[in-house]
Amino acid sequence: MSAEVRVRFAPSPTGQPHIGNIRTALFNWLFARHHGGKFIVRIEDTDQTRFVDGAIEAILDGLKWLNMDWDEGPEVGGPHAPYEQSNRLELYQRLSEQLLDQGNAYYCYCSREELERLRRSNRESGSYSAGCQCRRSGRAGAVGEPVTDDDRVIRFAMPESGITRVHDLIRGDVEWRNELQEDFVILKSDGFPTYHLAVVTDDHLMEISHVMRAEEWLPSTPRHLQLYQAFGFEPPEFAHLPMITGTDRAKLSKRHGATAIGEYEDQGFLPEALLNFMVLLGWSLDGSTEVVSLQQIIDNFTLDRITKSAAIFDQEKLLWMNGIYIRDLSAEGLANRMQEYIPRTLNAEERHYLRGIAPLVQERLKRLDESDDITAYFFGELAPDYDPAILVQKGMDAPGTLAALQAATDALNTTTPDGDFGHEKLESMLGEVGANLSLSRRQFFGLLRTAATGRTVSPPLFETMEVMGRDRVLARLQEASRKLQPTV
RNA sequence: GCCCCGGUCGUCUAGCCAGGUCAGGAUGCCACCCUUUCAAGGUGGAGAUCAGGGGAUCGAAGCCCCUCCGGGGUACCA
Repeated sequence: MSAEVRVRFAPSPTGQPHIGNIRTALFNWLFARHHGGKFIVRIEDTDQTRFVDGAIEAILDGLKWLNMDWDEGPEVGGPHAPYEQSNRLELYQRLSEQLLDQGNAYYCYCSREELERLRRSNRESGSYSAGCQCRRSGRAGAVGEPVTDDDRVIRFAMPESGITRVHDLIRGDVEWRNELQEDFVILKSDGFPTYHLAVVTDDHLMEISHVMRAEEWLPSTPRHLQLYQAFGFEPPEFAHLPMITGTDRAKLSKRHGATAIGEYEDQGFLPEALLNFMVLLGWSLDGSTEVVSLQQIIDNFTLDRITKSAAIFDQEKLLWMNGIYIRDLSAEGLANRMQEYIPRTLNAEERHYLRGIAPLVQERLKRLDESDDITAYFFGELAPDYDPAILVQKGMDAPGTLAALQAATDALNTTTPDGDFGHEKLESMLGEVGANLSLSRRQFFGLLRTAATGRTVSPPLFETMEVMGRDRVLARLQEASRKLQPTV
């Protein structure tokens, strides 16, 4: 094996990168980092009709978001530039000519109708006759003729017998009978190469040591191997990764809901959580450890621990893991991340306030996009409007609730001037008030919670009050009394 | 149709290559504990005759054969 490990992620800019694409990138990146090799990004934009504007940026953004840096490729350049196949056309055309000269390829003038008829009859007869008539017709291009022409393509002439075998690093030996392989197009009539020619050309030129790609590419491997042989290039190692599917076990596509990597960022998933979760789809450290640090992953990322079977992307488990990573953040770190999901701009004072709120909501957050809602009632002098009916606890009535509210307000006013408004003090003091009213903790604290936050669910009451501060809490208790007044 | 890959709790997986503990862990679900709500945490439970069937073996999830099911490919798409 050659000394340096060089792997690549070669996406087509045909849309938003989805989980499957990114997972493939991740495995390549991890493999490179594990071996101290190079990770290369190459843009496979050989289909002009499917090119989507902004797709390249979306792909690169996805890699950056997950902190996967590349050693060669767009933006960073490298010794094998350019890294966009559309800028390497002469290369493919020159190599096509070489194959033509060697007799390994030929011009094909068949129309789509002719080809369809040919394939249909092959299927019906059950036998396969390789290639179209062009292969034997002698209508080869004259020497010196341009390789591109509007109505002809160049096809690779597959051997008519023998076997092509690949030793896949994940699947073991896989072989195909050459006579069953079709003469595939290598250069389209518009002068662009097909995937097969381009990938072999560039993987060789860029000195790729291991081709790690999704399993859907396994059937085209014999074509690539034959190209390597025809060119006299030494083929790289191959490793076909298990696919990630939707819940129906079918290949990921638009109809599977949220699959684009950008959507996960929008929904408030932490990149480190998504990365940890994704690597577990097809790879495991030891079968029992689920939360694994990036360094641990890199240190232990070997091909022999990669699964063969496809995996369903389970959103529920991702959610769980995201919660783990959220709880692992420092208060400062969490506050900073939350801020990005709060639409309005916070001033310095509010940012400091949020820093205090963060620890309270930390273990209640599963996704960062809940940040705005879960902190909403902390801001503002008064709580967001709510139905006064929710102030009245089970087993209580409006007058009783009003009286309890008043007792709490009095206690807060008399016993906490501007000194201790800590949660422990609040708990002992208000606990006593509730007891004197012979209310259960559930009742008394429940109504105080609602009065203070406008909600029936919140972080622990006294810590919430402490963070909110005396003035805000008092204002809200008064507001609660006011709201309740008319109903009495 | 043809070619190729795969098949262990609902889901992600360990174990398979170098046969021999009640097939382990996690998630999700249920229950209980903790508890001022919601979470988080703790404990326990249900959940897989290892796709099915043969075979060699004292012994198979593991090795061999057949079948079934699922997926991928079968484009001048990648």
